[in-house]
Amino acid sequence: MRRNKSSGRLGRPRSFDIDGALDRALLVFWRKGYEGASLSDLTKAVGVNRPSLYAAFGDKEALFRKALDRYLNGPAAYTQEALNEPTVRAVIERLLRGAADLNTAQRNPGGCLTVQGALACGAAGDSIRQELAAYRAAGEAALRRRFQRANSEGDLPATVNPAELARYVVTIVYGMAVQAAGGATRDKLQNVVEMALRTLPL
Amino acid sequence: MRRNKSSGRLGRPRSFDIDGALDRALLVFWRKGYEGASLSDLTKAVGVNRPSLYAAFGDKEALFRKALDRYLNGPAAYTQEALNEPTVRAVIERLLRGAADLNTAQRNPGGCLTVQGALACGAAGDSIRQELAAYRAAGEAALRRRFQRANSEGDLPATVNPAELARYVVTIVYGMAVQAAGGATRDKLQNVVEMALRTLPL
DNA sequence: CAATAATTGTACCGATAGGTATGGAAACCG
DNA sequence: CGGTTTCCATACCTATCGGTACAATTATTG
Repeated sequence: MRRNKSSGRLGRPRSFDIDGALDRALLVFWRKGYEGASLSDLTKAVGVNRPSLYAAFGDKEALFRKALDRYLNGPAAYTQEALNEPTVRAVIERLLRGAADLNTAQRNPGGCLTVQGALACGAAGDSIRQELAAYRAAGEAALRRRFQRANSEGDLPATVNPAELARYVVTIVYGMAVQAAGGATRDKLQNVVEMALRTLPL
Repeated sequence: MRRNKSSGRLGRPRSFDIDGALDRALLVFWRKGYEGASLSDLTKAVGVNRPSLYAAFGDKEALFRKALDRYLNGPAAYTQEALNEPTVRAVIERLLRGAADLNTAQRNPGGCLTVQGALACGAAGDSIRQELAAYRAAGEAALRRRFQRANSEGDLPATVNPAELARYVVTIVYGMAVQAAGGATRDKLQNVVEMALRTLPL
């Protein structure tokens, strides 16, 4: 239980990088979904044996949650930043353009992990399915609160319901994720973004 | 190989109804996706033993395709009918309202089979994944052709690109499917429909 | 150097996946 | 009725699933 001076750990040091392993596991989950990604897929992609994965991250569910964290704080971090944009229009524009970019980034699988990670699945993935649904709902709620704030600041026409606008925007974002999962290219998603921005009710 | 007079078949007649079995299998695929639906799930839901399922429908992939046919010609048939509406606006309205209804029908699982049936999955489901993506692309193409026709008929503002409008509309439809898969209620989806209709670029 | 602590690779676990062989049951025919 | 054809039910197949026991390995500590 004691720590040593240099690395702070006793015994044989881990031979792989935790964050690098999570990045590689993330790509597998992203491409195949939670249930579709087998332990063999994951160990092969990470380049680490099965017991090492378990020792480092826990079971498959725990590994997915850690990969999801890495996704949310990495490639998908723009969703948080978008809320800090000064105007409603800027918030929406940032969200939509960010989605078009993320969903079609060349080095990533197409689509969005929070959508295709576990949209419909068997009992083994139900917990993850619910967690992703809850995350999506939380994102929509955050956007709604941002629009409510804008409403009280006069940055939203009185005719626009903040909750409905938030739901509308995230619906387009989810639809873009489905398009990208089906192979839609970036310019096609950008067309969608342009049309959505052109027709916003504000 | 001979046929008899009454039923047209020789030997012991099948003890279950083909279409009824497909309907029950469809519900399982709809709720759990192609990969998430196990043969045990399917036989239990259909009320038929495994060899009977195989004799009647072939393997799991063939069963899914037949259930998909039934879905497309049954609950999802409105997507074909919508194309016959007289105006672009009526076509879109029919599509969006139909999606809101289908995705949240009480007797069905939430969401849309063509979206959540196999959005991201492992190798075993890759063929189905591609087939669903192709189906979605074909639906978008049909809508695009409908809008192109409207364009030549003067039913579409010259500022609106038919292909982009079609992509935009199906993106919203897909987004609604994701919302419904996550538990969104019908009235929430209808809010989305209203906002989309209110802001159409035509 | 020995002692200790952690990770590593191999080999395995029970459970379940999709799919099938087989023999008896049930309906039709002449 | 016997004969034929088809379907149903049990029981089983191999492959793979997620997960782990165990012992060898590799480092740090004293």
